[in-house]
Amino acid sequence: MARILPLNQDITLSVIKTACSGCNLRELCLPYGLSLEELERLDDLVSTRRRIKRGDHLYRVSEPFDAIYAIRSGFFKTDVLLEDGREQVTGFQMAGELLGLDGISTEYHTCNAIALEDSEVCSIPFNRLEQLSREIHTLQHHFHKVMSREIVRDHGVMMLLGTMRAEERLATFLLNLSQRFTARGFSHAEFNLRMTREEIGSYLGLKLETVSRAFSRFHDEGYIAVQQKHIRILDVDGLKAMMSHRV
Amino acid sequence: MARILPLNQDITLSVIKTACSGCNLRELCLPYGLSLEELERLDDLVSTRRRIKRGDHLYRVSEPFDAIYAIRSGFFKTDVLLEDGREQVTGFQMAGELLGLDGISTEYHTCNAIALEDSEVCSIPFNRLEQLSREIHTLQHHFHKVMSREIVRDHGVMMLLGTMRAEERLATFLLNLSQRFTARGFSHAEFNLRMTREEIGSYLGLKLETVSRAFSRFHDEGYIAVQQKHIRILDVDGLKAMMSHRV
DNA sequence: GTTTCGGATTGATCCAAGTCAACCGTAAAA
DNA sequence: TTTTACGGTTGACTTGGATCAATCCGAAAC
Repeated sequence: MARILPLNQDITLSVIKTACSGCNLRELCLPYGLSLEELERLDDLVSTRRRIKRGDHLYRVSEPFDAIYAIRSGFFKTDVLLEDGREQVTGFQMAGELLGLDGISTEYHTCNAIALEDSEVCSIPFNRLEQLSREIHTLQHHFHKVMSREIVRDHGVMMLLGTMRAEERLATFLLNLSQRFTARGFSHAEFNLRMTREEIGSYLGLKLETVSRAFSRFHDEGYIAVQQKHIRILDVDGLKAMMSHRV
Repeated sequence: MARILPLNQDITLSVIKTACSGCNLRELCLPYGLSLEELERLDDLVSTRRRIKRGDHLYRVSEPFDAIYAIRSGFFKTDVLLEDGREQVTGFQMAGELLGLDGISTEYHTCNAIALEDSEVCSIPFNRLEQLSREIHTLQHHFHKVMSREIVRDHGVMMLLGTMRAEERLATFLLNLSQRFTARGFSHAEFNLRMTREEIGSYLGLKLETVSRAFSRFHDEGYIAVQQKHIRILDVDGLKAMMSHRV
């Protein structure tokens, strides 16, 4: 996937495709709402791409922060660690989503970002993003919305961790994944989990055995078909009922 | 609290005092790091003050968003509600902290902000803040840091809710409060809680009885003196040990 | 084709926190 | 001053999820 210099119209097109203006994720990602002219100015900034192999870190706690990352393809988890080794997965991120916002605050990263499959990200140097968003109002506003959306998402996770029972948590998680896959043009009903039961458990504040039992329960109830990491949702309403069924 | 036109030097001073440039919280709040000239431009924007009585809402879920709020004095909680009435307190906010960042994402508020004591906030119209931060780099960058800090704080809460035992949660909570009171020039060792045991419990993902028992335990161990809402921290190291003592 | 190994499942048991209930203390209302 | 009411404490008991442990399964390595 080496970058090819534009020699003729067709090849030019293929190069444009690797920039924001040609990226099919642009409506989910940072460029949302930008005009063509503005999009081209963003292209200049988002020039470097980085491949991350499954299991590798995109960044680690306490590394200096200087860029945020837009996921071009692949799947990530972010986590924070306690001194005694306890891990909390703070999120799973997929194509079009931004990583690294945690680093703005202290100029050091405060969580780890780890690829759960071979992935590709676009680096966005943060000082240049701030500069451009001083010039492009739409970009500025959209960036603020993205950060705010992350805060709102976090509130949802707090609600989940603070008040929901195990099966409600898992149902909420599955429906959220389904909805995000749908937004990316994939089946809402059938997908492969990229994370282990342990990672799901860490995210949901449960042990892996509890996650596994909840999967089995949903399977037995006929809400989903589970085969290891492959999930088929058979009864969305059943799951939705689980999501809110107190006791 | 009608605004008084400056007629002489003394009155001018008193007006300045009600603006950011004269506010003694400015180093904790939005104006952090601004030059005097920049500060004055921010003053124009942060002109309206609002008093909120104990128990009243500053804003509610689904109200249209158009401003963020800086707490001038007082104490707030923010919460989110599930359809069946379950409440999750997502944070407690004190002087110098910002409220309303959740609303940027959808242009509607997604949580409730409720005063836990008679309070006063400064309204900051958000479109004007964006405008000014396009002109003042320092303001833009600081605002981004504040949003990012909120995301990092949320990660800490997820860690607390996802991995810590009851007493670790309460110790973490008390030390966090203590640290924030210290930053505001109050005693680190002695303070009044503004929230009930139930609200603490909701924030920490515990029932009020469990919170009460944990307080009693800390009391019995000699870490703190508790008398209803009045707390005296007697042994910071003891509490810190609780914070990380697995089982 | 067989082995290996990490992840997933399932069962048996335990325990931290929830639930239910009684009672206490303090501050506001009468 | 007494009453009321709400928040807080404490005790007895229950329970959902953790823990411990034994397999199981499937993909990758041999």
